[in-house]
Amino acid sequence: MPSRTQDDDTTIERFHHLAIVMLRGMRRVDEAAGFTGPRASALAVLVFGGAQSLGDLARAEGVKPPTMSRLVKAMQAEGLVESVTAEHDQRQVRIAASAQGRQLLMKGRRRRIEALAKLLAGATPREKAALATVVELLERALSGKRAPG
Amino acid sequence: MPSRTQDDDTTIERFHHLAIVMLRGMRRVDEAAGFTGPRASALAVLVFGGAQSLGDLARAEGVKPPTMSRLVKAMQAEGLVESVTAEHDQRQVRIAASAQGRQLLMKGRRRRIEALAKLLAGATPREKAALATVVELLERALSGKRAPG
DNA sequence: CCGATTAGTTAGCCTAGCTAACAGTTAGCA
DNA sequence: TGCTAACTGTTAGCTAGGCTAACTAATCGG
Repeated sequence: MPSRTQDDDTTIERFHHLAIVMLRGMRRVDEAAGFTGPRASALAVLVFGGAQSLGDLARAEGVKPPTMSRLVKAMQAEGLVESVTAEHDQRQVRIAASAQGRQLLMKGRRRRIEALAKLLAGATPREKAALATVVELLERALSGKRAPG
Repeated sequence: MPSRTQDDDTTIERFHHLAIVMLRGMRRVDEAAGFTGPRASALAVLVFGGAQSLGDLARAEGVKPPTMSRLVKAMQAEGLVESVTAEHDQRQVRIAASAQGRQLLMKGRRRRIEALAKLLAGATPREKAALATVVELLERALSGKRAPG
């Protein structure tokens, strides 16, 4: 990293802390909407990314298979996802969002967006643009390289 | 919210998802450095904000007193913080970072910054500026209003 | 056809949230 | 003065989500 300044470091550290605080708040919103963050997140992958195997889903979310296995099991018990063994490989479990799951995701999404939008209500157009830029930066950075560590 | 566009909503939702994924990665870094995210975060408050009561610390971190009580207890067992009852009010517990705690925090901080900086290595100057802007925006938004929900 | 690899699950552990119920301390007021 | 109310933390007990280790079942390659 050739040109990293002290300011960059400070920003990074503050960003990390802010992410923690923000997500703690979001967790409450998610729970009020009917489910938890990781489930919402996994469900979103299924809704927007289509049905996929448990392992792929785990990788997409950056967790280990046992963790995803439990998340899926819980969501399945609530009727949010459906899972069938893949026909071409009987080991794999193909997981898909159910209609109910889709519906709940959208509802939670609305609530989460409302909460975050309320939080960011005072943002100027310049700040909004900055947020969009950061989102693109992070997406680029996080795609592929699952864990930064 | 007068002028919120569809794009804003999409950005917000993506930002939420990215925050989750990023923090999962950071958690691994923190653990490798010797402690967990919430502990690092609370310790940072103590190091940079000075000694304070458990309740204040809990409020600063946006968690309930029992949660902070346990975090403090764990850090105390590891020698990272010291706690004494306040002289002016025997109910209160005054918590301060120990020298060892300060040291570990700085070490973890360095590692976390390294990891995030590596993740953001491809950022352009414009993107770095955007990140700084977003950090300021979030700090402004999150200060005071503990939980957005 | 049998061993090695791969996909998921189960068991068991940890951290971190929460609420409810409790103990101790302070403050206020009759 | 003394009693009650309010406040500060802690303990107990629950849930969720993360992990590793160890297992089962299926596929693949010699």
